[in-house]
Amino acid sequence: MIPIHPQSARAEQLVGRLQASGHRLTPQRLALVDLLASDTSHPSAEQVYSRLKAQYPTISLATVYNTLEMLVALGEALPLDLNDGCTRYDVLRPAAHPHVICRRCGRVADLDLDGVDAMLDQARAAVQYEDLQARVHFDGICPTCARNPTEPEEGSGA
Amino acid sequence: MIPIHPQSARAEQLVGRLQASGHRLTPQRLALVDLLASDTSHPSAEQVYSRLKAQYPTISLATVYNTLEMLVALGEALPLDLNDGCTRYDVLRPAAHPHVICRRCGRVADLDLDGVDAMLDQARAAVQYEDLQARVHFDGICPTCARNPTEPEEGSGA
DNA sequence: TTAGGTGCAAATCATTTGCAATCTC
DNA sequence: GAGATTGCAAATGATTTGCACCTAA
Repeated sequence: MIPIHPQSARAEQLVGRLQASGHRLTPQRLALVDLLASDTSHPSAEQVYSRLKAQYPTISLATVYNTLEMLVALGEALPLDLNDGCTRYDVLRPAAHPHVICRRCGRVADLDLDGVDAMLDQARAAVQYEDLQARVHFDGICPTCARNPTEPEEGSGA
Repeated sequence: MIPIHPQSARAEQLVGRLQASGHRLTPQRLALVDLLASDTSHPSAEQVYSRLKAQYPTISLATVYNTLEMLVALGEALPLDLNDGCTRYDVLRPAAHPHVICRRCGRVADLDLDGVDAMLDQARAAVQYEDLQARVHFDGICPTCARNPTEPEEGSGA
């Protein structure tokens, strides 16, 4: 009843990283990694938790937070603070990159802008901080929400 | 015993904005505005609260949050989410601009980079969001903390 | 076997809210 | 005097922690 095999290449990679760093591979953890590796929606811990409860009714939020924290510590998950009240996680592209969040429905999308590196270089030249990192995100009203003013697209991608 | 007059031009401006929008000018509120208008350290609500308690021992955090929220609603204060666990407020430069935060001591400084507008233009061209805004901040180890590895500069600017 | 993992519940921490007393206008 | 504001305390919501039980290696 328990899948013992990662469902995707990225999931397999994550499982390998976890095990290489001395962590155990439990069924819940495998399910969590499989979920994250196939989820492009930048889910929050709460969202991961409620999706996982379908397969593992006894799983707890603490386990979800623990595992996410492991992945972040390994550099395999990127925590996103997009000012929407909770931390979201990007496991598919763990290197920092810009995101866009819709202020109405909360949907988060990736974005690639070549202006970011130039700006980081400017900042490094302007201040003498060590290990300076850039955090860039954008917020606005997504096309779907703009089209449906009365019915925000809650949950469709958040 | 209660100063009835704003202590600076910016404080006077803020008082005017608050009154023009139908809010009352209470002693606590005047003291809060005076404090914010003379504070370049991007303080958090908690920091504003503890500094204000010296003058108004009975003031409550709720009052601080209420007044900050008013100023934000009026566009006279910029809330900053710099991933350090609390919201900081910039009352001196309420238009969005980049900030640098030290990961060790928490000190926040302003930064001006002409690359930001270019990047925002790129983002607006890349996605069709309405009212797209950029949020940019940097984090690293400030020169002072880098110089004193054993004794982080807690509280010096946070 | 055994150290790490799990799940529950309780603890934290920032922020918000309910409400009666208070104060500005 | 009317209605906004205050301050306390309790509520909220995200995240963390303590701890006894469990389980992968």
